[in-house]
Amino acid sequence: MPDRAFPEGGPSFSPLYRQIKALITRSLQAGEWRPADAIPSEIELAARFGVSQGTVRKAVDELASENLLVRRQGKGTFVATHSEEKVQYRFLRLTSDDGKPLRSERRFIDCQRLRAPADIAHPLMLRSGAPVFMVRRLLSFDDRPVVLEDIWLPGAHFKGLTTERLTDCRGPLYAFFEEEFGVRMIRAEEKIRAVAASAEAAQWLKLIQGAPLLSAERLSFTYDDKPVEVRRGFYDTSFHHYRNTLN
Amino acid sequence: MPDRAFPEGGPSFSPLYRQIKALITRSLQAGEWRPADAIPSEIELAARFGVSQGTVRKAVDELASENLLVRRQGKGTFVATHSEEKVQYRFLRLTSDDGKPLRSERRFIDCQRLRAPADIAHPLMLRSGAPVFMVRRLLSFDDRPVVLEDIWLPGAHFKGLTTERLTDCRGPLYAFFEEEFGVRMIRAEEKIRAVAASAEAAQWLKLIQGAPLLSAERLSFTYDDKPVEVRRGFYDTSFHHYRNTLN
DNA sequence: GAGTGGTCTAGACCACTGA
DNA sequence: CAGTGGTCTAGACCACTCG
Repeated sequence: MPDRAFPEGGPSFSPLYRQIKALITRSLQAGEWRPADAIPSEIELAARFGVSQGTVRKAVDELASENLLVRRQGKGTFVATHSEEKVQYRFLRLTSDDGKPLRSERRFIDCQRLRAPADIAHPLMLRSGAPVFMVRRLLSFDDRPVVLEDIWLPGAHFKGLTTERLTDCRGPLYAFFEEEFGVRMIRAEEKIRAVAASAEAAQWLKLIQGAPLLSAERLSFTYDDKPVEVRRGFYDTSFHHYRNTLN
Repeated sequence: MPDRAFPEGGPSFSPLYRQIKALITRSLQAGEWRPADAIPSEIELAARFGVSQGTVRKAVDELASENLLVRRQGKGTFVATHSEEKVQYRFLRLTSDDGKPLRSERRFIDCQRLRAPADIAHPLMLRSGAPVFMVRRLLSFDDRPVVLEDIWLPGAHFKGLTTERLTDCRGPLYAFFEEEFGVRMIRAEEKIRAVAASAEAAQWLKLIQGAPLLSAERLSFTYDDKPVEVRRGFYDTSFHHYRNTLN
């Protein structure tokens, strides 16, 4: 049975279900259950942790609402995965103006191993000059180039990444990262701006230089809010828009 | 005790707590409890609806997570209001690049009663030509004009709206709408693009024509997902950005 | 101390899945 | 049919607020 003690400076009270939640998260992080696997049933977990089913339930509820677990009535609770998502692009909020589904195509332009410039190293919590991978790719929707993005990944977690392996990858990129490198993206933060297209961006997106582009700078996190990806994307919003819901 | 029957085509099963939730929502909508008021305690609600406290709790939990109610331990559960929010702009996701708080100032440029053009009437579910109010305003942060927006409101719900009344209003605009017109904004959807500044927008925002601007088209909803506001904003993102969190 | 929301339990039963 | 998650109950106790 977990202890209710808390460290100096922490919250004044940590309910049991949060401690259970932390234990389950630790098992997820440690890979005790693989992506897409079923985790033990609520009754089993309750026995294992020495608490009631209701307490386990509340812990699992929160993890499910954070998209770390997926509940399926009658079947069990499963470790979430990027592989079997309905949407190809989990974090890309771009939609066609006419609402039709996007027939998408992607092309990897480049993949290099280099030393992190300061403005990449800093958000990734690396030292300047640390090894990183830089992937550049172009997404086209209905044969129109729409998204040009640079993806920066810490070298330590993505050893052996090459353009070839990226090109061979079929499903979502995040599923590839999850399977090949054991890095699971949980959540992300974006900063969005309007900018004028550089000569290079204009060329790839088949626009004139200076055309307005949406700039999205994304920082993605894995367990423990550890940053593991920086993305800098330019979106041509002539026929598409970035959608958002405010609550 | 509510009935579990469900209408043709609805979900195959409607749990009790969702029916309770619907009943509470109806009372909120009907104004049985005013904004910022405390609603009855969980025990009272349980007695009133003839269910257990746990069932009421689950209903209230969902309403709190949708920002319709606010729970305060030891005090009670309160009807959410736009008046006492920490943030001045509930739905404006604009942040200064340096992260410092924004000293903001707003100026109402115009307020007219006119007939809705088709592209405004349609999202508001009005007929083309229906009376609407159009409010134009300019927001400045640290003495720099950053946001120019047109706000469109259905005439039927905002009778008597004038520039004067808007200028006199101190707190958030949505608090003003809530208090003066009984229209409470619950959630919103936005479509975001990069566009080139028009001559008019450039003038207000002190930019050159053609400068890249973020365009945000917002549709806000009140109870029952009824649309009651269209906003078209242009944001100068030279020193600010639109932030978003992806889950 | 009384009243509120917050946690935890134990047990019953329901809805759904798949063998 | 057994096993899973989902709902609902009744009751106990805890944490917090305020008079």
